[in-house]
Amino acid sequence: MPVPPPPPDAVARVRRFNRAITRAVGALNTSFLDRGRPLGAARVLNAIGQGRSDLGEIRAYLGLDSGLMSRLLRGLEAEGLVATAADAQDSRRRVVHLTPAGAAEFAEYERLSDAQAAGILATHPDPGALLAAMDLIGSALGRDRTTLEVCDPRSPEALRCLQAYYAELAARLPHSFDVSLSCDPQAEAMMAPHGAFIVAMSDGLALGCVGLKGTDAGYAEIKRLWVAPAARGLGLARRLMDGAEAAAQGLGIALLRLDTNSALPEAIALYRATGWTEIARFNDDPYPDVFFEKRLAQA
Amino acid sequence: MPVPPPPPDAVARVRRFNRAITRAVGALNTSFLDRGRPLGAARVLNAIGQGRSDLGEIRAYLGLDSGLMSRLLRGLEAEGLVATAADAQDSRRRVVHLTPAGAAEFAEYERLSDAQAAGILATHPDPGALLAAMDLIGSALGRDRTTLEVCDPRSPEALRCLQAYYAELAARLPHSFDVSLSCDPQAEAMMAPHGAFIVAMSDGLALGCVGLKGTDAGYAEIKRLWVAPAARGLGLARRLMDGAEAAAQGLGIALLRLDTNSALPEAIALYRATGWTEIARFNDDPYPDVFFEKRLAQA
DNA sequence: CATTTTGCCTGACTTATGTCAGATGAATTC
DNA sequence: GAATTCATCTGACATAAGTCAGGCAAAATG
Repeated sequence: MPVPPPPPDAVARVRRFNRAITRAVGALNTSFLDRGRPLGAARVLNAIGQGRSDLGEIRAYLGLDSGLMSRLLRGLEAEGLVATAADAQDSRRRVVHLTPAGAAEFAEYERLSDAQAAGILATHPDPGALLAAMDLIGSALGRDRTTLEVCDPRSPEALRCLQAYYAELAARLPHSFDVSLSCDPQAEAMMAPHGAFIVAMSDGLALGCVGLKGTDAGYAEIKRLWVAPAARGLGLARRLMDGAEAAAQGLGIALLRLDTNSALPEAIALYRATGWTEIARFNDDPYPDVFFEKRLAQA
Repeated sequence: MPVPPPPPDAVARVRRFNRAITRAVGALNTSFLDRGRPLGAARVLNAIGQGRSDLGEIRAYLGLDSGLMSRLLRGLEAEGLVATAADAQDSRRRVVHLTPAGAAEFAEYERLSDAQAAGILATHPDPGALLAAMDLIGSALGRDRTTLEVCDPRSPEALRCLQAYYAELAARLPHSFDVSLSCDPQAEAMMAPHGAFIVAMSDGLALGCVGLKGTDAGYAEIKRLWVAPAARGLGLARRLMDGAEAAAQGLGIALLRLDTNSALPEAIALYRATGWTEIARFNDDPYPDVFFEKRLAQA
């Protein structure tokens, strides 16, 4: 794709954006202080509320020193918001959980955050455009924090991706697209031990997916490769494909195949660039018209 | 305009954006710390570098306590970066300026900021889309910090607005638009004491403009009302018009007129809603086809 | 079993930031 | 010209946040 050169005021505009968000983040933080707790303690409480229970994990996530972490935790314990216990498997480790009072306090922080988010949207004339802009920037900034996660293809994140994937296929393929026609595999074929379904998560938002569907014909198929428009060009499709290949190797699969459509040139270019070779039609699905194969090195 | 309802995951997406930018701001701040100075001192240095010299003004801008401000300033003085002196008019006040060493240090911070901004742009596949998203979000977040400023219509900010204004007219008007044809007034007519040119500034970016052009026919004309696409729907056009009216009253002008084109329905709706009455054609400019007038209360 | 490693805790310390009550000296007001 | 107001400075505190050196007990390693 031809990338237009950035306009002369580009750097000034980015810096203006930086100033604006620095202020917004400051406002966000001070609003958290209204609950009478220092920011560090509030962050720990929120990490626990999000389901993180392993102390070391929380420390790594928040980037805290073990001494500081210990003290913050003790403060929350003194407030009666959290309780700690030794890990059942390894009693050097400690696990933390919210007490009922802590859960209530966490809910209060969540309410605050939600209200702030809703407030930003409510005062804007075009929330859809604002959200799209936020997704784009969030994806760009959170690029190296985007993680691949194996999950159930029927999970909410997976369904969000698949829905967007089908909507896009319908818009881009010349003939109208009907999901039920395209031989839709059962979810089990895309879960261990037959296959896998991988979602790219960025700060809680699913940005892309790929399915590895096991067959009983000596190969597995790559299906449903999709990347959110806001995250395109960031190399996510390649990461997803790498993840799918690694999953296949982990399952002892030696041969991969996929079918695609010539109306999706970006996808085809990616396959060609990553070691796939074009082969003859291997199924009678009416929609695909290009077919690829890749042999994997044994794990 | 019909506004589509926000999607069900809207709040989650805003919160994801918040998380992403909170991290980005943190990274930004820690990078400033690499110059071995606490953030507070760096902020004061930057405020001075931006041309603020009055101590009280800097304190208000940064929201600092007078004691803290004093100490930070003393630290910068000890480093040899700034020098203070009593104000010439009022020797209770103090004015600050950068020493050569301070100017060099400030330039270094600027270089850092520019490099970071350029870095974000450079790694993105579509810098134009990223900038548009940043402008949109910056405008939404900086909404209540957008200020109206009277300036020379030949200043860089004004020219940026006017250029965008003409480009848009060319795109929206049915016949091709040529600036030189539309009787282009001299800049003097849009400056005191004849008129005014007002620019809406948001964190250093010009988001809109309006010109008040004095004539010798007993009225002044509103010209070149423009709002950046990223800032539309936020009520900026109305604020600019209010500003122009206030400027007119300040200049003792009692009658305002304007011409516009029926291809710009948003503008026409605004005029109707703010006390303007449609009148007969009052000039022979070929482009406009709708004409308005408004009588002002005497200041 | 002895040694080392690991995960967490504690105490002692530092730095950054913020707050508050005067002190100081220069305008301003009466 | 005395009293008041104002802008800034100083000293005395307070709190948040972070660092570092050990300490302790459980787990892993030999």
